[in-house]
Amino acid sequence: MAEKYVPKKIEPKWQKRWENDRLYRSEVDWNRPKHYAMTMLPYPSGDLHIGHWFAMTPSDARARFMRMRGYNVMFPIGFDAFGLPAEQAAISRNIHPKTWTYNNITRMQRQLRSMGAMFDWEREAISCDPGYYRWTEWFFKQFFENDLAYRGEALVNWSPTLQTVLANEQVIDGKDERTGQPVIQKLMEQWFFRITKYADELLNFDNLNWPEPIRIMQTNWIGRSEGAHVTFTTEHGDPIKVFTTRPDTLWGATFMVLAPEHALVGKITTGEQCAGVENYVEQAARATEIERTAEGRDKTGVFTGAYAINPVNQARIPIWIADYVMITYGSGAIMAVPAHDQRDFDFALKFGLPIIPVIARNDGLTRSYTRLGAWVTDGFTSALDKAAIPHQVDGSDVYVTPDIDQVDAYAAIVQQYLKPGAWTEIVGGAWLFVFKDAVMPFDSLGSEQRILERCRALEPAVADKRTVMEMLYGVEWYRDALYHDAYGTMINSGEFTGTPGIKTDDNGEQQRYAKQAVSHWLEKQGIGQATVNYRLRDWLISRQRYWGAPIPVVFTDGGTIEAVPEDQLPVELPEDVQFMPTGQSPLLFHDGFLNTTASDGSPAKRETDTMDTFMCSSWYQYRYLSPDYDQAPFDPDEGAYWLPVDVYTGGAEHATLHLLYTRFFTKAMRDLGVFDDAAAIAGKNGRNPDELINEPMTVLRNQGQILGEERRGDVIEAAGRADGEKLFADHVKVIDPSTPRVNEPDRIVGEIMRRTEDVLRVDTGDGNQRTVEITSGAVVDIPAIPGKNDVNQLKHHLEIQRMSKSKGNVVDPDELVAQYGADTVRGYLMFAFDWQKGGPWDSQGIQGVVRWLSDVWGLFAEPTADAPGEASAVETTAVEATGDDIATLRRKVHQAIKRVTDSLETFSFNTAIAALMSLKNTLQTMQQTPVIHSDAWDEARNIYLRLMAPFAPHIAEELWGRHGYGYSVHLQSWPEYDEEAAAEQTITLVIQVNGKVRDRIDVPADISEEEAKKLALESESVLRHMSGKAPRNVIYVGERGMINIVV
RNA sequence: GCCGAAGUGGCGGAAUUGGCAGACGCACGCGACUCAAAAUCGCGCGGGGUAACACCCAUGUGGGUUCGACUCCCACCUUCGGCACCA
Repeated sequence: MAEKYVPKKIEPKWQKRWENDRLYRSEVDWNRPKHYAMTMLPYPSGDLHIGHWFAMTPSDARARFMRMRGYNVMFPIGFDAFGLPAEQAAISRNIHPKTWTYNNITRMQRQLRSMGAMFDWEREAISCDPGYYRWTEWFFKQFFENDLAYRGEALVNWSPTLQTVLANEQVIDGKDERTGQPVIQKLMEQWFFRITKYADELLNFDNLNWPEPIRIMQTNWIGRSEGAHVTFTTEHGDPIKVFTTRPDTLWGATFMVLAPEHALVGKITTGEQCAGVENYVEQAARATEIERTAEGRDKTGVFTGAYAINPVNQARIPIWIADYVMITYGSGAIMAVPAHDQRDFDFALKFGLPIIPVIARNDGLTRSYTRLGAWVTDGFTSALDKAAIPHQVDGSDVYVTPDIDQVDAYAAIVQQYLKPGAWTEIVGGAWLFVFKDAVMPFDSLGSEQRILERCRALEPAVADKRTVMEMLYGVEWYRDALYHDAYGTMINSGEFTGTPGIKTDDNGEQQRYAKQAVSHWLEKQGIGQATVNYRLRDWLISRQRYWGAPIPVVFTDGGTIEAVPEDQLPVELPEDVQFMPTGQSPLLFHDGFLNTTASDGSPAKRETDTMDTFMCSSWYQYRYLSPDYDQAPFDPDEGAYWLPVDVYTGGAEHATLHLLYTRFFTKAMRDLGVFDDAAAIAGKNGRNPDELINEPMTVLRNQGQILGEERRGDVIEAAGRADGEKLFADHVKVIDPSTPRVNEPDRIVGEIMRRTEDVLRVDTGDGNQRTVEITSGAVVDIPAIPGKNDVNQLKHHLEIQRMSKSKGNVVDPDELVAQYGADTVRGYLMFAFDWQKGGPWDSQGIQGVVRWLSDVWGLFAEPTADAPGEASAVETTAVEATGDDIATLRRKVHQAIKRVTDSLETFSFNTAIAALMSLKNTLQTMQQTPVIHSDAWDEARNIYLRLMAPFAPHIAEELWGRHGYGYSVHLQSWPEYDEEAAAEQTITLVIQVNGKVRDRIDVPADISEEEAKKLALESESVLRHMSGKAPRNVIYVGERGMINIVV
């Protein structure tokens, strides 16, 4: 027998040889097309995770595929090596961040090499190397000198736990996304990058092949909204600028709200409101983001005592402050239009502020309520019937829903039947109050007062209502007709009344007409102008940390800020630092670092903040081009050839962080001329330079996440002393899982769901969980584990969830490689999951890949001619292979080429491997036939190894060499697909009757339509199902080999 | 609440984008080999139904479009991800 497949014997050997031969070294070659493939660089946390393998090895397979297809492929690797964990290790374990980081990098380099990936290690970039962060600092300096970096005071997210600020993108639900610790709002001087300058350009994804969900997330994150700035004025002449997306609702602005932090708050607050306002402002400042949102929907706020004048109708409206208005968006002040904005509506209702509708409903929903006997006399409903006005009667309650054009007729009927001292109202599609002697429209602050006075006088039950809307809100049936936010026709809006909300223009496009019309008018009046606002805020890059790239500026004694001269870059991090238990940055206390001189020689202090690590990873794709280059961030000769990144792979969690930042970075670099030299060289070589410089990565694909495996907990029988719900067990035994569950006070049979030390939670199968505490002298008996057992050997249930050390569900790739070999681990990761989706790990499933590779090994390692083994079953020497067999073999091989190729193109690694397994099955069957003496057999095996080389590079190389094909399989070209060879000679014609399959017949592939139809109509089964009826229609789908007969 | 993705055998997943649902695997069952087990090999494997066919049901649920729907449209349910007073 031939030797067995032992990955350990071949994998390290080839890894060493490939590296020694610089097999994967990528060099500029203008005669070949380039392909820059890149996976997101890892953070050196200590050990490579199975997630890294899942991200990187399929990407490697695809890079290898592109290389075999003739591309000059660059597939680099590096480390995102600055960041907080290193500093936390320093504080808690007294290891220097640099030592910790480089130790981890060394370990991870070895682990990365065990993947057998085609990384070009000569391009490795490590962001905490001074040679790297020199250029990170250089970029800061360029940004600073070109007004893309600025120092500003802003309300920032401060983490008291980490003693640093965080970017908006790093704060989720008011908590730090990494530690889950709460974040508070704090006013601080910080460094910002002007990413908002590029907001509009970042919304443009033309020519980017990125997943739609990522584009949507970025679009939402940027949050562009079109509207207008309008300037209101206080009674005392202070202007208050507001932003609104609905200038068409201006006439409905019945109050204003300022953010508690708004600059004008102190100035306008009147004496008697002072105490309340100060109190509220202070409370708002103290609240963390969580508290602010945890309060839920209930609005809070206080009146300032001041009034503003609505510039469109001169209405005098109160000014409030409330924390639902944020200082960070727009101008930190709003005009409130409670009739058409949900938040303003809630606020107005709670605080009794007037609500005046100024936009007509699009759905026409109109309602009116009255009471028979109490408010209207008999005969009312028959009058409604006569006028065909829709209504429903429930006891004495009458619910009327008139059409818009019936409103006047309805009002007249109401008046006729109304009892003295009563009224009713019409809401929604029209706003009318019908009294015996008058019909009063509800259309302005003035009419609000008049209606309210009258109703209060008539009806004691509404005497305490502060507004008309509050009164109407008391009728539950009215509630959903009181507020809407549709783009309807303007009403109650002076000369604009009647302006339609939406108009279709000459191109058939729907335009928000009223909005535009009012915006124009505002501009002409000089009280406002059309504006665009963004949710996106400038990128805060300061971190009050040690382990990051220093911000290369100094503060002079004169109070100015100077960038460090280029020839003094990088500002290096001092290594002799003391870490504080408080978590404060040691740079604050390092005199040698702090004290320096300004350009004129006068004393100056260094900036002690360092840069957000997303800064380092925003440009690493450029550093990979030439990690040792010291004239510029990258060598323009390399950039001209390799840029941009063709395929970028990584996790979707970076949608609005890294991926937005790196796009911004590239655009900023372009505008600063950083790409000029490279672009010129590209142009000289006949490439369009624009391709290089607008976007960093052309194609983006996200892999999913590998989750922990589900595990059943041990089923135990526990007996002992019961104490209420709890059982103190002195005997615990692991038993067969199929044993029926028992839940008696002193005896339990069930599955261990959780275990904390010696306390178990046991699922007793009757919907209950009991607590079992194992007493100190208890006997623990686990039959499967010989010897004396203890509590720690009991297995508890594991649910499917993210892997983490604390949950005990981590899969260690090193162990898997030791057990199965890298090729198997690669193959399994690619085969078992939809790569873009991920899923829970399954430790059994890997057997499929183990068998695949050992079958392939058997198929090749076995010499065919004189094998005494399986092959001897066939009388091989005597018989010639038939032409049919050869054709079949070649057909299967070429069909596989197509399937593997198509799958790799679309990142469908699982179907690519399925195709390879399938072809392996065919080859195994064919191995039993004389076809093994044909050239076609040799060709098949040669192609097989080339097809599998991207997935399982080591075994492919080994078998390739053993077959005398030379070195290396990874220098071979991808097999050519021969369509003719792949074509089927016979096909199975599927015959349906009324869409249901009734027969299948084998026919020649080139059968004519007439012939196929004829055969179909002759089929016995088909005739039976047609039950004598004539076909009404026969649909023939030639390319699918299908006929549908409709009767 | 808003935005996005997904829902297919016991499990992971296929299905050329409207044309034979369940490829390729895992697990499982039966058989062979073995003293035995593992490994390996052969057969089976969505549910119902039948002696066996036939046939019926089946891609989260309910409708619709179509000769034909896992695929398209409408409504709903569930799970996961993102955002969350953004004026």
